[in-house]
Amino acid sequence: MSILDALNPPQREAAQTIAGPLLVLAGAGSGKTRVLTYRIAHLIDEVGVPPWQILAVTFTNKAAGEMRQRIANLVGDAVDAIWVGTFHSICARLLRYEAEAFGMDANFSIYDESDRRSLLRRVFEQLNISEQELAPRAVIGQISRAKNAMIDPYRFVQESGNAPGKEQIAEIYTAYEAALRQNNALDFDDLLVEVVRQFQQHEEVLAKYQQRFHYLLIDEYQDTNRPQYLLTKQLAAGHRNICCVGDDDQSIYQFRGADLRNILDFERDYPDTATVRLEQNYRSTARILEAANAVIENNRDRKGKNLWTESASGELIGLIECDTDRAEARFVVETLKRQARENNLSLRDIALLYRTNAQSRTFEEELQRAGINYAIVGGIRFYDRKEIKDLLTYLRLLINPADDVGLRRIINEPKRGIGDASVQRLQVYADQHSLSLFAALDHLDEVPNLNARAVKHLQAFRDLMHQLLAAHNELDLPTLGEEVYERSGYRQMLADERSPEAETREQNIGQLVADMAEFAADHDEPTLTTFLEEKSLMTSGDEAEENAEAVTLMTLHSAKGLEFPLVFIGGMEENLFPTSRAVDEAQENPQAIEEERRLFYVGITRAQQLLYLTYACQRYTYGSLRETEISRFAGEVPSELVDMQRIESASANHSRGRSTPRNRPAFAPSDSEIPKKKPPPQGVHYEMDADISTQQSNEFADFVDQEDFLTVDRWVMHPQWGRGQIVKREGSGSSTKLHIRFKSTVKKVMVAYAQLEPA
DNA sequence: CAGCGGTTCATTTTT
DNA sequence: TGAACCGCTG
Repeated sequence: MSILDALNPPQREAAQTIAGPLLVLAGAGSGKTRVLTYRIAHLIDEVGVPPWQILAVTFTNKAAGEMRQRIANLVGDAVDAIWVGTFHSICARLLRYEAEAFGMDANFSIYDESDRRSLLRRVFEQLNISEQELAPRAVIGQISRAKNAMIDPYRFVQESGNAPGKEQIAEIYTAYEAALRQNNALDFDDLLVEVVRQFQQHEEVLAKYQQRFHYLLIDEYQDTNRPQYLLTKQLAAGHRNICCVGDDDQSIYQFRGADLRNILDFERDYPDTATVRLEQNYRSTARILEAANAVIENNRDRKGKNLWTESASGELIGLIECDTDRAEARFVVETLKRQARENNLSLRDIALLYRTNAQSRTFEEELQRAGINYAIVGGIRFYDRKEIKDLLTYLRLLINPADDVGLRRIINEPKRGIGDASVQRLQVYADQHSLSLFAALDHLDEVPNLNARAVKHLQAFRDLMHQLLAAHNELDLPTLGEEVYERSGYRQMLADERSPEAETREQNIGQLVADMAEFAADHDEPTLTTFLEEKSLMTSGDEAEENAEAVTLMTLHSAKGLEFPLVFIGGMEENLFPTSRAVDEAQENPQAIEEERRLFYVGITRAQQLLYLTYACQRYTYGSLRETEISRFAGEVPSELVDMQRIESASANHSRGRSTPRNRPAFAPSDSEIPKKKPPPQGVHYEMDADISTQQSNEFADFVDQEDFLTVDRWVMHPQWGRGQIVKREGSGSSTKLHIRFKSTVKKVMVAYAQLEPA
C-alpha cells in the first residue's frame, strides 16, 4: 500500500522516478499538480527524504500555496520545511540570506514597474533626454530584455556598436543600473539575474545550496526564461535529481523572455533524462478536448502529443456572433444565468476569459446590471492601489532610507508643502555630496536656495521619518502600520476628504493593517522586510478569494492552471485575439501567431463541461465603434464540434454607444439613471466594515476576552475567508491568535484585527 | 505650491 | 473611453 496507488500508471511513474533528471510532459488537465504533490509526499513519507532537502518552484504564489496545502494534506507538518515558492520569491530570499557573502546590503528595496518608471524618469533627467524623443516604455523593454539575456551594461555598450540609437540606450542602461545600486534597489529582473551572477562568482555559496537541495521540482518549465533556466541548472548540478514539469503547448510567456527551448532541449541538457508523458485528460468533455487538439495541431513548433479522455462527448461548443461588444456581454450574462439554473452550477463554476484586461469593463457593467456577483483576477492589484502603495512606501523607507524613488513618492504625500522645486534643490545637493535624499535632509542648512518655509516643512518631514524609524524598532507589524497611517497625516487627509472614494481608501488601509496582523500571526519571525517582500512579489491572482460565490473574470493568461465547468471566451476577433501585434508580425514570420494560438489552447482546456466562444461584429476600441472580423482561431475548431449562432439585437439602438436593453422591464432603471459610480473595488476588499476596521486594537483586547464565541470548535465568520471553525487558541489579550479551519485551508489570525463574527 | 482644465495618447499578456 | 501629462492661474 503506497501513497502512489491513487495515481494512474504514467502518473505513478512520474512520481516515483526520483533519481536523476526527469521531464514530465503533462498535457492540460492530466493531473500535473497531483503528480507533483504525490511525488513530494512519496519522497518524504516513503523514501524518507528530509523535507528541507526539497525545493519546489511554481509559477505563482497562489500555486505555491495550493501545493503546500495539498502536500500538507498528505504529509502534515513536514511541509513546513520544504522550500516552495516562485523563482522570484526564492531568489529574493536567497539574496537576503546570503547578502553578506554576496557583498550586498540585505535591506534592498524591490522595485515594481512604477518604481522602475520613476527611476528611469530620473535617469532621463540626468542625461537630458526628453520622453518625447525616446519612449520610456520601449527603453524599459530593451533594458529588461538585455538583463534577461544576461547582458550587463558593460557588454551592452560593447555590443551596441553600429545599431542606430543603441548607443543612447546603452548610456541609459548604464545610468539606470547605477541608479538602482545607489538606491539599494533591485527590479524584478535583477532578483533572478543577481542570484545567477552571484552564484557564478561565489561557488562556495552555490555549493552549499547544491548540497542542500537533493530534489528539485520545477513546475511550468515551458515558461522559464534564461536566468531561471541557468539557476535551475546551477542548483541541479549537485545531486542531479531534477524534475521539470511542463507543456510546450501551454507556453504563453515568450513575450517576456520565456524560452521554449528550455523544455524542448531538456533531454539534450541532461542526456540521461527519463521522460514521462501524461496524456490522459481528466478535466474536459471529449468534444472540448477534441477542439483543443485540433486547434493546437496548427502549430509547427511543438513536441507533439495527443491528449485523450474517457469522458463523455458532452455538449457542442457554442460559437456566438453578436452585433456589438455590449450585446456580447449581454449574451454571456443571460447564458450564464440560464446555464447556472439548468445545470445547477454555482457562480464559482463560471469563468469569463478574454485577451486583454480592457475587455472586462463591458462584462462588469452587464454583470452589475444583472446583479450577479463577480470577482476580477488581474487588473489592479490591491497592493498597487495608490493609498496602499503610499503606505507601503513609508514602510519600505524604514528599511531602506537610501530609496530615493520611494522617498520622492511620499515626501509630499499627504501634502505637506514640499513642492517639486524644493525636492529638486535637495536632489542637487544630494547628488553633489553623493548622498541619498534622506541623508541630505540632515544638512538642510547647507542646501542652497531653500527658503525658510521649505526648510521648515522638510524638517518636519525628517522628524516624522525619524519618529517612525524609532517606532519600527518597538512596535509589532500591525501597530506600526497604524502608526504610519496616523503620524504621516494620511488618516487625517482621508478623513477630511469626506468622499465615498476616501472611505473606500480608508477601508483598504484597514485591510492592509489586517493583512499585517495576519502576517504577524502566521509567521514565527514576522519582520517588516519579509512582509514587504511577500507583498511586492504578489500578483493580483494571488489575492483572489476562492470561497466567494462569484463569477470569475480574468485574462487568458491568468487562467492558466485553473479549471471551470462553464467557460466563456470573449472577443474572438482578429486583431484582438490574436492581437494586432501578432497579426502584423505574422506577415513576416508565421510563427508569431503560435503563442496566441497556445493561449487559445490554454483557454479551451480550462473548460470542463461547457464552452462558449463569442465575438462581436463591432467593438468599442479607443472610444469609438470599429468593425471587426471573426478570429481565425474560431475557424480552427472543427465545425462538427460547434453550434454556431447569431444573436440579433432587437433594434439598432446601440449606435448611441451605451445601448438600452431591448425589453427593458418597466421598473428597471435605464443606463442614464444608474448612478455612474465606479465599480466596486476589485476582489474582496469592499466588504469590510469601516467601523470595525478603524477600531483600536486595545479596545479589542477587552472585547476579545469578553467574547465567548471565540473558543475552540466554535464557528466564526471571517470577512475574507468566510465561515470557519476555530481549531486552536494561542496567547491572550490583544495578542490572541486563533487557528481557524476554512473550507480549503487552515489560517492563523490575530483576533484583535481579524474582525471575526459569530457564525 | 496646489488645483484645475485641456490635451494627448494608448491596449497585449505579468513574475 | 480613460488615464496621464502639461501648463496655466489663484
